[in-house]
Amino acid sequence: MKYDFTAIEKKWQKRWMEEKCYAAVNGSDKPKFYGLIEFPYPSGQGLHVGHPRPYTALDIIARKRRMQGYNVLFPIGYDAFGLPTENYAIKNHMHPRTVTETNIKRFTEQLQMLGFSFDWDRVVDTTDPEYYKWTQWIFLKLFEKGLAYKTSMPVNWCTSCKCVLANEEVVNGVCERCGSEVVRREKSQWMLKITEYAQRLIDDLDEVDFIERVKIQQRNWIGRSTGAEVDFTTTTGDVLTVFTTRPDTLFGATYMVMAPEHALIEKWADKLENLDAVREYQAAAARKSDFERTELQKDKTGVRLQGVAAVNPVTSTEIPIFISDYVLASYGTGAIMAVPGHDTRDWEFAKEFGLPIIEVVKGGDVEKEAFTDCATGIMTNSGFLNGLSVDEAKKKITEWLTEKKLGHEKVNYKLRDWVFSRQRYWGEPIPLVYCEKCGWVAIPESELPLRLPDVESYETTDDGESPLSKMTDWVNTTCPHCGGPAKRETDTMPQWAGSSWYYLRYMDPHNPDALVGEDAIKYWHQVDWYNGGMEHTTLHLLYSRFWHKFLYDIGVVPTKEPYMKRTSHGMILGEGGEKMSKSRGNVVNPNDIVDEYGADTLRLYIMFIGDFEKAVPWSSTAVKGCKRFLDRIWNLAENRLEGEEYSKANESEIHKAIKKVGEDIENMKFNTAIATLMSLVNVFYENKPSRGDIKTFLILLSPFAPHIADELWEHQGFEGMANAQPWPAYDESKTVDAEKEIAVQVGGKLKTTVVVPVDADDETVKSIACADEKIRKILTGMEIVKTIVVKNKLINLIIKPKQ
RNA sequence: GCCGGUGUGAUGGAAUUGGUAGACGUGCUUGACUCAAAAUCAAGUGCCCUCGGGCGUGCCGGUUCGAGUCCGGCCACCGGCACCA
Repeated sequence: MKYDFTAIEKKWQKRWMEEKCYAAVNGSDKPKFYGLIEFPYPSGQGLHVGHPRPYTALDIIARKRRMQGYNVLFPIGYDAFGLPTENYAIKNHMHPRTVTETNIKRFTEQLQMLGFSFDWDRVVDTTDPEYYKWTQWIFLKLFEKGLAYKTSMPVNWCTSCKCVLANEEVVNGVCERCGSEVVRREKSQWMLKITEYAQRLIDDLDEVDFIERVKIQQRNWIGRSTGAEVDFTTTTGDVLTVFTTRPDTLFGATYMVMAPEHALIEKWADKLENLDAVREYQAAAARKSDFERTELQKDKTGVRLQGVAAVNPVTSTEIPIFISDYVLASYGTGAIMAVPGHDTRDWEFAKEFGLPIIEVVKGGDVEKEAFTDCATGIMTNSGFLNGLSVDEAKKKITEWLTEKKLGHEKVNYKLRDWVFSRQRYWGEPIPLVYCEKCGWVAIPESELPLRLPDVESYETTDDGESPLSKMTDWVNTTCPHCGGPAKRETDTMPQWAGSSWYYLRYMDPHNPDALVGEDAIKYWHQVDWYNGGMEHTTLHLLYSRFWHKFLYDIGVVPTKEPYMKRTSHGMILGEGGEKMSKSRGNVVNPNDIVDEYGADTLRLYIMFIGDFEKAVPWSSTAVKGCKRFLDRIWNLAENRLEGEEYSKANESEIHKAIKKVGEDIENMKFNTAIATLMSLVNVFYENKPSRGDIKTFLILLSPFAPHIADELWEHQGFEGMANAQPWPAYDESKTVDAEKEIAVQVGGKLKTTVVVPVDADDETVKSIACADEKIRKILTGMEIVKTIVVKNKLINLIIKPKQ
């Protein structure tokens, strides 16, 4: 009989679905395992081969856990709000809801075709009002606790999407999504105070098992630095506060720089002798897009504030103040003390403007370049700090500043608050109203979900307001607080909102009374293993950790962290090693592979293709190898075999394989796990397997290629299904052979190999090695000075000529 | 510039963490089957060789009985951050 993968795969997918083989049970007595993959954005292009890589990986792990006796939650859903859907809907005059439904249907078919063991009764869709009801609920709680606030600020404005972007969404000064120019624009926005959680987001990384590069990237993004705030008095009598990580260099501060947007400049306007030049510089800086700002990094520009100066608190010297756009308004205090001797940027600026450079840390040549090494330098020209190391000086000066009330220790973060409004239609409505009398007021919880109204046009208005703003009968409402006239917020939430808590909804997806029921959260706690892309490390992963911590604070969840373990997969590249993209025309559609070879082959190949963590190019010829492997299995097991025990000839190889495949799955070394299975099949071609051999083999194969495993299981007449069998145990003693082939080296160079009994003692190994003819020849006229034996591996003989 | 990572046959990649480099797959060569091709099965496949061996994991050096693996110094490529004081 032919291996008719199309029929077989359909048959088993249907049976798994009917018999609910992969349903998770809330409150089961079994130990629980919650495995999670990042739910997809159901785009119009459908699935491409990149999607199933992480899905298959966690599917293998979930299947193995079930076989190990766990109650497994392995869910799937759709992160369906977002711009591409909305843009497509506008272009084709459709409702985004319709587009979303079509796309979800297509994605579902494609996912089911690949045989993933998702629990299809727990599907969530972020655009479902029953879902976003709880997204809105969380927002109201954030608002209630003062963590959501509205502020007017310069924001990143995408000129093409006509939309505000979070800092995380701006890449190299252009829009992450469409690549268009991003400019600064003053807008009133809802913000979430993620910065209030900055320290906890760093500290709690120590409690979770995330791969190191994820932890490092998150720490870098949050960007904690310790230093001091120092107050400088100015000739106007104002205090100009700066943040510095190098308070030790205070004696070397020869000028100051403020961001062009700094508030004190307005206050000083009538004192500035060169106000026109200052205004002109401010205007030029404001006009620059982020892109231009980064482009013009090299040349330092600025304007000196004539008529105002500052006083260095330790030297009492009067020093000039400049404005320059190399100082950012958004970090620290928006002003710095400039120490050109020991900061590269200050040094460049000082050279440009002919400002004095004083050496306060010995060890470099400050005339040639700034000396920034903190480890070796010794303080000089610094009064009471002279002779101290940089670290000692930092400590001493900070104490001194604190005592004199001129400053204090200070920690700063690069992380900024999360811009949470979008002027678009296809997102969760923000459930607030604005009342002239009461200000911003939350709508009552009983009115949730606040549904998206149908509008005629989804396009952003020309002044950058949300399409919802045109819906006057929706916008005009009454204030829940005073009953007077009020207007609804017309901005919607960003795409990241729905994905910030979806893992909780999976635990209890149909609960109408809570985002997750108490029993459900008590049982599932948190995600045990979460796999996702590195591109989400500073966006989704950080945002959802923040929301989870907030939910922990208000008593909704019992754990501080949402995810115990985080791993990451590499991308699948096009055949030429380039990123797969529609424009390059190198996108591989999984449907084509499934049609030609079947889902089991695709699953195997995607896992066999290379190191799971690294990017790998697709190969359309190498897929065949995995199909051949399945064909060879089919040939072996199609007909009923004999013998329930392991066959003598294969027993040891089977025990080794059970061990290796099990360990490899845990370490996500799927490629070598599959190689082990392939080797075992090669062994079966040498020594015909018994029915018992095949039984274990099919169980091991089942997580990787579940359809063919269940089919052949049935052919052999075994009870039940392969996917529901207990994971086989191995006998350690049977994974070692009675004899070992070991290397024989002379002087560290491999000369030959000999076979010795396993665990043979050094003397035995030596005598066997020396008895080898080749070695005997080499040893003629030589004496052995030293012998190194590594058990079961090698023997190394160090020799010299006989005297 | 800073922070991560990678570099192994024609090719995708293995190598129990210092112990026989190249598992497994693709490709290629040869043979069997076939009228023939495909498919399948079997054998071979790092490079050089005077058949004793010699050389090989980006480059140069070091530690070691022994280095793809550890240390020092370079080079190339990929990812992230980027005037963060």
